[in-house]
Amino acid sequence: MAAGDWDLYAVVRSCTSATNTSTPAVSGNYFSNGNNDSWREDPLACLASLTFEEEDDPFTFPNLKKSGSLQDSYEPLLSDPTTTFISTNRGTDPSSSRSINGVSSGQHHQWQQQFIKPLNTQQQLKKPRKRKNQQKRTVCHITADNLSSDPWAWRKYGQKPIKGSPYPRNYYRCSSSKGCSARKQVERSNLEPNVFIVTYTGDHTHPRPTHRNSLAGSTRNKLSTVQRAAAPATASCSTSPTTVSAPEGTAAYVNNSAGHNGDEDDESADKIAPEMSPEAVNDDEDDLLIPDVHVDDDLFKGLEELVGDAGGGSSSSTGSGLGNSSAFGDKFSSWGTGSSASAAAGGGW
DNA sequence: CGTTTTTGACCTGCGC
DNA sequence: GCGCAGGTCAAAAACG
Repeated sequence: MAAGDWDLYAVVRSCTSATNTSTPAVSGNYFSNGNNDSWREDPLACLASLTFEEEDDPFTFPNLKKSGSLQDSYEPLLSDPTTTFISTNRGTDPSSSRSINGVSSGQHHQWQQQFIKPLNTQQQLKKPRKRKNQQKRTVCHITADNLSSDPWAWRKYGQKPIKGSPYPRNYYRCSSSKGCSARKQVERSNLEPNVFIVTYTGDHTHPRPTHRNSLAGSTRNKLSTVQRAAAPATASCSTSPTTVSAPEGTAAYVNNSAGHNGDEDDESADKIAPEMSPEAVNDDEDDLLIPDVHVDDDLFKGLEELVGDAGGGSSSSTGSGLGNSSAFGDKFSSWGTGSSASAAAGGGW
């Protein structure tokens, strides 16, 4: 049951917080309508807002401006190898489309340069089955490092084991606004455990929240702790349950990246490695790499504190409402191990 | 008290 | 038309 949980937040957030290199910046304005700057400041924003439309605009977020902003915003990110965005129109299977970034640390460099392209979903992702939902969706491959950086507040509404993947897929919906149709799917790449596949669907109908609505119920420390114990894999990551948050896991994520989770984690990584090679990537083709995300120093500080706690294990996320700390790590870890079991066991799900 | 997470059940799309 | 798999809903539980 609980095995496979981990937060999007964490995932997304990682993008920002995780950045080792770091440049802090986030403060809160992801969604500055039309403000390119915001993106620069916070890479996460990119993630959050990045949406590629099937045909037309790559950016569906209402507030965001299309073209110009994208590139601008991405530029900073482009330098970061860890994150990859794939725009898909229809049914893409995240899992099938593999991005490269997450790959083992050593390989990042190669790819970075090579794969910054837009991706054609259908071509790249060949799936036996088409997606039911052929909405515009943005697929983003994020390494554990970057996993958590999403300015938006997401609420988990479902989890399901995915056939062919040991890891369950988590479904999140934007909780910032009731009417918001934005959704997010987070899935761990079976091939590359270090890589998380985040698929964004729908547009946000509201500006990016600076703070979470409420922390209540957001974090379940107990679980996380438990899960942690159980879960090895990305254990280093910190988890934060819910919503958004702060950059908690900076440190944790860093560890992952640094630690080369992939190696540790899995076998699959090894297997995958070949696939991940640039060539493979080419096949898939268009992946956008989004590089480092920058975070505010303040955030980092805050995170560090959080992380510190998180490292301990149970702290909950509080801070700015945004910050969750270790949720991801915990959850991820759970995925790594328990998830498969749980997923399967869950059955229902 | 309000929000989120968990999780079984249900619904829908797709392939055969 | 049937079965499978993915995606969503909703009730209960948990957390701050």
